[in-house]
Amino acid sequence: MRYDEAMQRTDFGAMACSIARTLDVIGEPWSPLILRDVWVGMNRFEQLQSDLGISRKVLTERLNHLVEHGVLERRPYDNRPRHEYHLTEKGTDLVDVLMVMVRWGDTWLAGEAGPPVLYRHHACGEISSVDLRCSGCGEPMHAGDIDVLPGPGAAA
Amino acid sequence: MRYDEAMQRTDFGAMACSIARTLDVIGEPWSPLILRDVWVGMNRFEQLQSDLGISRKVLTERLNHLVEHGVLERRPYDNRPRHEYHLTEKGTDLVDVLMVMVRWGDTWLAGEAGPPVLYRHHACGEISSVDLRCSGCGEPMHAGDIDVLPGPGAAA
DNA sequence: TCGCAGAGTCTCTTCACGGAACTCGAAAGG
DNA sequence: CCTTTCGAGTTCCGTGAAGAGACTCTGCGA
Repeated sequence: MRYDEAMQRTDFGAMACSIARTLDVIGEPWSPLILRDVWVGMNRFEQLQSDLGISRKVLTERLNHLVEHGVLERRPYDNRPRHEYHLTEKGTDLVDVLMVMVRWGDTWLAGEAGPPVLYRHHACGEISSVDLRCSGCGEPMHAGDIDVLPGPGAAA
Repeated sequence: MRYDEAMQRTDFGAMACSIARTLDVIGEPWSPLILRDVWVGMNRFEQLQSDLGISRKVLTERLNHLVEHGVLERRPYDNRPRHEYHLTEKGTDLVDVLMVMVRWGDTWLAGEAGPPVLYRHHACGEISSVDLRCSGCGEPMHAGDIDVLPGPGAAA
């Protein structure tokens, strides 16, 4: 088993589980927050570092890890060794996970003060939040609404 | 700033961000996988330990943390010091996050073998996956479809 | 040529994870 | 009645990762 240099210890990437594999990419501390910041337009190392208060060493490690996994891309600017980080398509897709985290945090952890941020949906112009629906029939789809069956990529 | 005993280092829970607060609850290594296992019916300590291959010490810490945060509840059984862990309503709601992780992992990381598990939706009986929709208008809602605005609980 | 700013590297300390052995309490078994 | 078993942790130790901050390197701009 090959060990990636940035890993907690156990190799989640090798497990036959999409949750574990996803955690292998963004399961380390700070990674989701880095993604959030890049999403809302913080694209440079210094911005990220000072906004998050993360150690420069760890930020470097996380950015490299995310770039290696194709979630972020490093783009030069200004004709000198300057880079910006941007979401790839794969990374943009990952923001879905963040949006659902936001919903849960807003619902269960925000308390009196209310949610720290609001989302305005372009299509309808309303302040709203995300909702999980079945990609087939369009009805709500949550933990209790499904059966989990072994798929083609199941472990032996 | 009070430090919880089970924490990476930086106190995500104190940040004015629902992602960070959510990470404070399930951001530690293994927590999402523990949730997954409890969700699919692994409710006892020994089951979880042997299924995940997690250290018993860490499993104890995680379970306590999740119980403290009201995501799991500890239920006695068998009239002796035996416990089972079950999802609370708050915890069941968190599974939404896992379902979206699964979708991303299935799409981007599953490779040739295909997804390790499949979901059958009770409402329609079809094998399908989750889709993010606007809770207002019902149209798709992803990273690029929204504006992010400061909310009532924003930082000073 | 000096200084500066962005983007990292290096080093050191502290703490958390992994692994394995040990404990504890209730029932079952001889 | 004494011992074993089993579930559910607890304790201990060694290593590796996070945090903090100082240092480096590169190319421009004054």
